[in-house]
Amino acid sequence: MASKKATIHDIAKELNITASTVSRALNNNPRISEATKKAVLGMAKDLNYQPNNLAAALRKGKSQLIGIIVPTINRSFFSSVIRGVEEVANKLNYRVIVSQSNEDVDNEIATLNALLNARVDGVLVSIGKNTDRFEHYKDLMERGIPLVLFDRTTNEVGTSQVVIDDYLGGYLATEHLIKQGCKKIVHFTNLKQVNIYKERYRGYLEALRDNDIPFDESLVYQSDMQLVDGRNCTEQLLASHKKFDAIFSASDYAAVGALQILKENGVKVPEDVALVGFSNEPFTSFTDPSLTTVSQFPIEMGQAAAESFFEILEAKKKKFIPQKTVLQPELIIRDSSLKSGK
Amino acid sequence: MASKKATIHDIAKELNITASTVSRALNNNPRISEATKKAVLGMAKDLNYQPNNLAAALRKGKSQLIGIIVPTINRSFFSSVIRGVEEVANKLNYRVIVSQSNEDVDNEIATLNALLNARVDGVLVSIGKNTDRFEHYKDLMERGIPLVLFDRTTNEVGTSQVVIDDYLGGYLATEHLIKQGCKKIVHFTNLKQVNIYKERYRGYLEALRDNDIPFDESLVYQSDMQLVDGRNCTEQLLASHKKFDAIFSASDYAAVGALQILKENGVKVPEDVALVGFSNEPFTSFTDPSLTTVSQFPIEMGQAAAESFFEILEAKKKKFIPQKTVLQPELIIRDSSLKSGK
DNA sequence: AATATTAGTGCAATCGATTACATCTTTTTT
DNA sequence: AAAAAAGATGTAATCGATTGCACTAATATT
Repeated sequence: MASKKATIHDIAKELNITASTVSRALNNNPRISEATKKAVLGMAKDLNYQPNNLAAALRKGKSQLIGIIVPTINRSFFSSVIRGVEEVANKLNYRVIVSQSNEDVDNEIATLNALLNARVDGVLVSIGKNTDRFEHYKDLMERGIPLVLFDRTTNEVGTSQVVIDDYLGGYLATEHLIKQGCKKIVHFTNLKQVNIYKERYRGYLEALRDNDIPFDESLVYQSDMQLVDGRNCTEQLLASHKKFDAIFSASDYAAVGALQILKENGVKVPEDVALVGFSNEPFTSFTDPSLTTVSQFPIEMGQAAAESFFEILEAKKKKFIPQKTVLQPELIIRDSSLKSGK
Repeated sequence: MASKKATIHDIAKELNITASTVSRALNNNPRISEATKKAVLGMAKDLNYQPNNLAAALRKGKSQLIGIIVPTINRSFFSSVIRGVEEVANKLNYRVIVSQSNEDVDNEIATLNALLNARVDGVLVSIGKNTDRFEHYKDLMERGIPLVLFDRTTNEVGTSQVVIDDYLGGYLATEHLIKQGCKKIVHFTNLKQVNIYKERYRGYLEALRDNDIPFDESLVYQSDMQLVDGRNCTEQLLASHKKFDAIFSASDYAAVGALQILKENGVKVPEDVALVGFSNEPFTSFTDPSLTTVSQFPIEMGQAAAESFFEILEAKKKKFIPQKTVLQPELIIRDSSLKSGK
């Protein structure tokens, strides 16, 4: 039974036809008679034929593979995006190769090259936090390899992007806090290359302005936005003895860090300090109090990114104008910010 | 600049040598002179040569790709396993293709075939919860394609497996509850094909026996073990008016569901009912109270699975005896089970 | 009935890298 | 100095599927 893998040549030999006819039959080419197609399909099944995509890919110059680069895969947001990409890609008979950059530029470049050597038909990337060089992406563009940036994007590379309206997210979060009566709203952010935090910050500023709340720069804390950073910033904040009645953290992780320190210091959330995070990480509904946050619809983002990718792929021959897809975020109001509700 | 991609033939032409020499030089073949190697490497860089792995894969019959099938990628446990696999695989110059079965057998088979068509060199799989057919995996074995099962495994297929000692995990969790003084310990489980829950259940039973606590079958609840199932089971449990002082849920999700219902009904955790979950999902440290659970070391599991895979690959020529790697779980004690501590 | 179409297949080159075998130099051995 | 060995490179087939072009036979057109 376990003879070597069958090829189209084996099928051809059995049926006394040529491999080209078999190939056409398998691809449902209209120039092949129904009878032959039936025979080929039957024999393919009999011989347990499995097409060798490598060979086809080599010949056609298309591997049916998409590369994805994310900073880390085991973060709910990113793995959900990947899930979304996969759903769309698989339907179109594409497979997804996943790679992690670990927030390191050199790693990002190395991993990108590895994907290219594997001959992926294109790449979807969420840029590392510390990435400050973009030549490798510009190269891609020049070589005509489809590239879509999502979430952590940059405008330095003229390609399609999929983001949520981070500005709006920041605005909604801040506005919500203001409506809860907060006036001294601390903001945790990270104003590096990547756009997302800048945008959330912009939303924060705008909401303050629209509501005539004076902006106090000393209430803005910059960090790496991990849980530990949230802890550190909050400790500094408390130590500074500044007055504040809310924290809008542009990351859920930092928000949880803040929550921990606040609780440890007997500061009541939301009574003393209202708290809002960003991303709707799964754990945010399980904290005590549950964390108000902004949903980024990661699965939808993945789907949109994949669709964007296939648009580039299809438009390939003609000139293609990069699209920027902006998804609407949604404020998820939970207990950590509800001063009035309780 | 953006001429067509350079091949070894282009390099050969430039240097007035043949492609075979270039190929050997690039592969650091000892039969090629140092001078030629240097020249080839230099020209490769000049021409911005990127090897076409597809062509090499076709010729060598090895794609340097590993397929992974998980029920769903956006679950911390699975994405962390994938992370572990990737770390090991990338070091050995392999790439990882990720696919999801969505807990559906047919999907699992389809996705497996897709991976095989992409000519992966082997497959790592965590079996879907409802999978009750294993022919597709047996086929793989017969065809000599390396297969490693992890976490959700079965003994029906004679291949290498990587699991944690679920029995021990179940035992540790139950024993811990007993030490906290609990005597009527409810167990949430799912006794289907897949081994893991059976093993945890066995640990539960054994711990009871070793501590002379009578086993009460009516305290065992079976479900799909999602959050909602945990809620349902707990509601039933409360409605039944059975006496119980602890719940050991073989899933963190169901445990959180239980926690929610208990709190909603004014049952205090851990005072009235101690609670232990399983998996150490990230959210377990953020619940109120924080959830005692069992860590499965998913990244380590991924690394072990990858190593197991490469062992099979290397031993390919000789006969290979499937290995079962058993990782030790660790009980993470948090507040939800600490009656004494507080 | 002669010519033009159309349907259905075959031929052979091709994608890019690898590799068994052959060939040609040099160098070493005796 | 002739024979043997080692060193360096070339030749050509190969992996499996695809596809432009050619070809035959059957059908349609005038």
